[in-house]
Amino acid sequence: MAEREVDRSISQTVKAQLALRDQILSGSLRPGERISELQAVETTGASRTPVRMALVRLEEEGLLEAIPSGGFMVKAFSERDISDSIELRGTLEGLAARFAAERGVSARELEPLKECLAAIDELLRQVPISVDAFSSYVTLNARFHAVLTELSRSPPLIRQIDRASALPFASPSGFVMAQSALPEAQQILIIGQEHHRVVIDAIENREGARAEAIMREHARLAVRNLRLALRNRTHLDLLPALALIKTATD
Amino acid sequence: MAEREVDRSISQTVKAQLALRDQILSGSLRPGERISELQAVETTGASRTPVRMALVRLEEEGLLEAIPSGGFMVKAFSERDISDSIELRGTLEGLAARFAAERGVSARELEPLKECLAAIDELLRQVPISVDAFSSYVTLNARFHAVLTELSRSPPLIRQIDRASALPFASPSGFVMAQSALPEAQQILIIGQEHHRVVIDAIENREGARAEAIMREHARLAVRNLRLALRNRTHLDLLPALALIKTATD
DNA sequence: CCCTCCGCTATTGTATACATAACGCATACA
DNA sequence: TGTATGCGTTATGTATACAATAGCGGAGGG
Repeated sequence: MAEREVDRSISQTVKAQLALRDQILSGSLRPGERISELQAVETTGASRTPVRMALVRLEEEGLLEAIPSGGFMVKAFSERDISDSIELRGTLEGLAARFAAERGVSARELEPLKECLAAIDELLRQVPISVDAFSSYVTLNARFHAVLTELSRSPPLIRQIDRASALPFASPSGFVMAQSALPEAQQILIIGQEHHRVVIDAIENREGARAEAIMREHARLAVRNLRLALRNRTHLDLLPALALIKTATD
Repeated sequence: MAEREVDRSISQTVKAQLALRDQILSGSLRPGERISELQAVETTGASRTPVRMALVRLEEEGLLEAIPSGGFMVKAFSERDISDSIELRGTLEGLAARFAAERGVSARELEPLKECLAAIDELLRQVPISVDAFSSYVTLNARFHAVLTELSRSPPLIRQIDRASALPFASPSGFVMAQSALPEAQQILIIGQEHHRVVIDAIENREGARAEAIMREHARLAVRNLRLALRNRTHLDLLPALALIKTATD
């Protein structure tokens, strides 16, 4: 064991957690595979205590599963797990949108949302959309969803949505990327943008039910498109996290 | 430090987690209070490593909050946090009911649900309900909700509902007890039972939307009643977990 | 008398040593 | 030859020692 070089700029626990998550999401650790603490100690550079804390956090996050006899393994997901997770998040975001609408949101608070909307409109003007623009789209879309979630002003709900987004394929970025594998990707993006426009309008007019309904529809569409995308296995290597997690279960 | 008497029948981590949760829920540790690891080591009988693992798990569970400068404190909840948590769980259970209805559930799988229903009917025949019967009601009601959740057959959803129920006031038992503080408790229980009856019927007839709607209504009613119950502070000492968590925030 | 700075103490973060249980392999017996 | 048992190795669970930091109190200066 060479002298441990400690990076004191960041907690060892967080460092280990990030490193392990990266290994899982990048596929270095296959689903179903048992994670060896000792090996994790070597690859992350932290010692066993922080590594164990990171493992516990990743288990709570849903990326790992505790093995009854001890230790942890990388969790494996079925196709239905994935679509359920997306629908779940859509339901929660629907509730967030309803809360935002019912509780009232000032014009000023709605501003960031409208900025995202306008920026995405700008991007979609390109036909077909470039790779760079698509990448910007992914970022802006994630931001839109995050801001919308915050507008619910409900810490318990925000917390739960964050948890639901922890699984990479259930995060806004994740399923947008899945949809991009489809030939009609551009059309899908435009429809999604329409949903965004409606939800803002519904919140502005305090129509809680409408705001909720559109977010759920947004998610249901994503699930449908994901199903289609999973048929086109050829494009699936575009989606790092999704493809890796999924392929192991079948 | 006296010789540590180790109970080898259960993992030290689990033991510490149970002990700490009990301390939080019983009010030995007040909301907002910093939890001292050393003190936790003394009261739980485990050493620092398992205690720390337990603290991390309790944080993920939502009972604790990490302090930026290090350590953990007992989380404090506002009245709105509580009602949002209940509505959140109702929404998730609504989704579970819809999944159950849409995906089809055999008569045999519905049996345990109907048994709960019948048992509760039996209990409610008493007017007014006795303390013992009410206690049985709480158990049966919790079972009803648990079975219904399972019927969704969606691991990600079940997991999320479990997390949402981790907060004591958001668990089925928790809010039933809150409602019991109201004078019209008996009437409320009867209405709740009616909801249970409807959701079973909806699932049997594969009416997803109806199944979902009734569960959400069920939760909304609970929220309304909770609000009323919180006005009657006099009865609040009946609800250990709720009263303790709540009182600290105002 | 108040404010500031320095140092001490107490508590958390990290590392590692020790105990224990599980898994695998080999050998012996049926 | 197959199965069962026992031993050895390895990995996890637990305990504790060590390090570093944050908070607090006292003392000194303005």
